[in-house]
Amino acid sequence: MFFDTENFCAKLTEEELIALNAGSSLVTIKRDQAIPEETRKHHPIVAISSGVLSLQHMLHDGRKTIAAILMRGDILDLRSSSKTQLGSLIALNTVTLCRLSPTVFDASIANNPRARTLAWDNITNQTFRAISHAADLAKKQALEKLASFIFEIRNHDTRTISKDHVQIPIRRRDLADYLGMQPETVSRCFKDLAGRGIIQVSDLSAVRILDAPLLRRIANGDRGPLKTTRADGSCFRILAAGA
Amino acid sequence: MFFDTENFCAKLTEEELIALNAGSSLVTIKRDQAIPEETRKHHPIVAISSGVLSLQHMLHDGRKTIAAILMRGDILDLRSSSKTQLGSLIALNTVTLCRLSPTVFDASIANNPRARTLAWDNITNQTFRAISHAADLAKKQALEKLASFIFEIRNHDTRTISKDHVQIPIRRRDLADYLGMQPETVSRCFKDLAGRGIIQVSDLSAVRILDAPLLRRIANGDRGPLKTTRADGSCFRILAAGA
DNA sequence: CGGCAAGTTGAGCCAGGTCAACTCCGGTGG
DNA sequence: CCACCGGAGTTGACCTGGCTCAACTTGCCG
Repeated sequence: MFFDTENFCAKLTEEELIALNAGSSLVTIKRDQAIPEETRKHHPIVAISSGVLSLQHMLHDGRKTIAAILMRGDILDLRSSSKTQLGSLIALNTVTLCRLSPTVFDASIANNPRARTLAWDNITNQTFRAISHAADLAKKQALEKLASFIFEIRNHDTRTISKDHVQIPIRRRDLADYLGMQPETVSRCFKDLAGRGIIQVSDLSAVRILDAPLLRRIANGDRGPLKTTRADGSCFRILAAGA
Repeated sequence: MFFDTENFCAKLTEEELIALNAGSSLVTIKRDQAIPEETRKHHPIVAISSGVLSLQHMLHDGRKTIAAILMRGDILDLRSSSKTQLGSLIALNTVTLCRLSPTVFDASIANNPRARTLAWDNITNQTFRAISHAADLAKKQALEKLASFIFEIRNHDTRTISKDHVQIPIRRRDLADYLGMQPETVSRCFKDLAGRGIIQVSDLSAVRILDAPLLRRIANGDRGPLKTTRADGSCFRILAAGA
């Protein structure tokens, strides 16, 4: 309900789909592959059918940042971003893209209210997600960022089977680049949360939330009433009291 | 050229403006005032005519984050964000808002191609700006973030008189909250840049860029060829060589 | 089963957060 | 006109969360 996860392509009318087929195409991109500049030029509008696409910035001295992750249903309009140093679009796992012809896209937006609403809702939500992510990065600590991320993933795909079971679709290293931290720190934070019994990490890509309220509080930066030096680990105990 | 800074309201057709006047209004908000929840409910769509509006998150233990700043021309559609914990909308200086009736807005988007394009371009650019800001926050150091911010402000308003003279429209403390750092650190970074002759800070709100290329390199995280401990300040000298 | 990438663990260190004192500046009233 | 005040900004000293580097373990694919 957060937003419609249906693919934009799937919402077009029949005649639009016919026009679409003329100027568009479905492509698959494997992990670590980028959408080539050439493709971006000829198909500046893409909708993601499956997989996770990342928007990466390279800091020229090697530091890599994943500025945003795009998932099923997200629409990317790269027309106005030619001048902006947007960065590279790199697949974090196998990604299926629906490449749209600008002409067809614009026509759909103009004439098909469902398509228009869908596109507008998606782009609006992308903005809010990006803003929310920026807020996470700005002032939160590592543990809080990770907690936020778990909820972000959980909320993103409404088709999630269980509310407690979150499927992490990307590697640890990519997660680190997305959250602005180091893989080592990500690892330590997972261990910390698991050690407190807040989450359970079975597989590297599978997390089960055991104490959602507490995880939420951590994500919201509620460090509990105390900020004192936990010489005796009292901070842990108080935080874990909600379990 | 980055995007049209014209106000959305100004691009409507005459009849749309008439309809607009029926259900919308222009309001002024003074610094530190929030857009009340009540207003957000009845006028979920606003366009900014002047001033700087911020979207703030409060981390419940006092840490404040400015997740995004909205300026002249930006459109905010809050309809889909009711569930999302969006945060508060707080003016960073005197803000003039054009409150739009959703009905009129949707009709304009549907029927007025200019309005549609304008709105779409704006929201798209907001997304890219937010993503870019997230990238800044993720891996950049304090000095690099500040350098980025100076360019962000310069690029935002194309009406800027001089390319070298940047008007910083917000207080230092707000700047700190936006960049995810402390006011003290912001102060130190300004001093550092000024000390190296890269910028000149006359007024608290006026910055003159003296060495744009070098500032750009700093913003892009190019720390120069060396990352060595600058026991002798050699790092400074090499970075300053471009001046 | 071998080889390599991904992830984890540990030890040490530094950028920037924190706290406290100080300066600066605009507004206000005597 | 100046003394006073309060909020914003600055400066300095100290401290810590997370980065760094290196060694180790795990998991995946041929």
